[in-house]
Amino acid sequence: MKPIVTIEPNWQLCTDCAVRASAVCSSLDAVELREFEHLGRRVHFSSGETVFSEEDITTSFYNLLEGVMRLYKLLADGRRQIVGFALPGDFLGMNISGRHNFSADAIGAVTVCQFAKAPFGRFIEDRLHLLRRINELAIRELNQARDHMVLLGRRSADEKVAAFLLGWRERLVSLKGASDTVPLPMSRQDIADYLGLTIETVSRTFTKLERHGVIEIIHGGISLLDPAKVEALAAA
Amino acid sequence: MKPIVTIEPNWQLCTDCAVRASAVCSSLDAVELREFEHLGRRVHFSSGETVFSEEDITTSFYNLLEGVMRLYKLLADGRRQIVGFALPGDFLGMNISGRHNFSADAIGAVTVCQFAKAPFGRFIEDRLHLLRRINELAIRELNQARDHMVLLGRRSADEKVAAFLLGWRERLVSLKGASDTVPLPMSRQDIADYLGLTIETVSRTFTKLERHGVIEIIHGGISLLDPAKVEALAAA
DNA sequence: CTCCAAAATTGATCTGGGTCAACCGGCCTT
DNA sequence: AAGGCCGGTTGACCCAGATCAATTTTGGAG
Repeated sequence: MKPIVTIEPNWQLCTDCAVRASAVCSSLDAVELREFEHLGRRVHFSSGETVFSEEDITTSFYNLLEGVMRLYKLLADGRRQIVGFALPGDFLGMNISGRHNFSADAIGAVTVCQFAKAPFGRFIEDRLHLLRRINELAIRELNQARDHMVLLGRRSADEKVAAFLLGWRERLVSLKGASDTVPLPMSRQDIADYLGLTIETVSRTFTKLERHGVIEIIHGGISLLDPAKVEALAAA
Repeated sequence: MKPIVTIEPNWQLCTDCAVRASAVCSSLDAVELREFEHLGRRVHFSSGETVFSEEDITTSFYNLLEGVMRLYKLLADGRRQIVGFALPGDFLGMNISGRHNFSADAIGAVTVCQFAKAPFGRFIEDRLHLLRRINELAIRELNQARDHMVLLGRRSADEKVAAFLLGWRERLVSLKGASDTVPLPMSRQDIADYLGLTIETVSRTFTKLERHGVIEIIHGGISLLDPAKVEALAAA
């Protein structure tokens, strides 16, 4: 009996790509896109799988197409700091040392557009606009990183959680449109490791916010009942 | 009577520049350097002066030539997070929003090479190698930022201080050569705001390290008596 | 030199968030 | 439907580091 298998072509049209407008490739014209199409290869990862690990030699770059990823660094004794969550359109893997400087896991099912390092490097070589785009993304990330330093170093647990909810919602808004229902695909532990807190503190803060009628904890996320109040708590 | 004034020319030869090899300009050839020379202008700042402030519209980029700067962000209530210290060779001011995303003060006397935004942007426009160099610097900074997130979110006070001393020494090594005497031009408050601690905790940790014979607190810095012990404390 | 202000140190006490531990509930497997 | 597991919540207690409060030291300015 013939097995039932879904055949995924090695590549698909960039023109149909969901992240076409936001990702690195937004800087490419129609002609370049045709060539670029053959460079990338769609790859799926299931929940919890590691896409690449810190200190691994970089063999590929990744353009996240679908799903969410956690980007993190581990200390020798197992302490973990999540340095960011990746969403569709995010470009991962750039570094100068030739090794990844953080690890990346799939949170839920994930699809990436994977580029082998060498051909991608060759393609980029003389394309000023693509390099500019990558530079722009790097600078944007640098800003986010600095904002997150402020959060980690100088904000209270309440402020951290409130700022996280708003920031996460904001990113989803620009992806799927505005909503006061905020899906949280990541675990409480992930949130804790992102905010420099413990899982218990995150949980307690959530319930505190719920008791105060500011949010409602729903299955797989939260609902922002009083966004203004959350903003006040985040105290910019 | 003729006043005694030191006349500083608007520009000096890049070829003589102290940071020629390490800074952005390391990517330029001899011909480009001649043109580049006329773009930058040496400017001096004295201790404590602010070179640019967060949210200011970006009118210039800066290449730090001499001295040390603190780069920081403030919360509305005055809490401060220092996101980094700049040393000679560091390039400051890149952003995509058109506004600076952190403030920068001189720690002690500082000399910068200042570039007006527009002409610099024009110069960079079609110079792939310069853009690549800037990109490289951005990615390097991004790594540092992520490392610092781990420190802020997941390390104890002792680890933070030990890691800071080692990291700072490391940067000075690549600038002035190896030494176990580590000058600390920044105040205790600066160190505290960099590490997400209070001034008292930094001070106490220093004295604790000194009591244990690991460092010696000297005028304007510390001396690493037992670098191996400090590395053990920093616990990578 | 003396005086003053700012920076740093030190001590005493407090507390936000961590730690430890019990428990709950959804969901998968048998 | 029973059992078990895993993620999340809740409670009791603790402690690293913050806060509050004096000193002490340092560095100019006169």
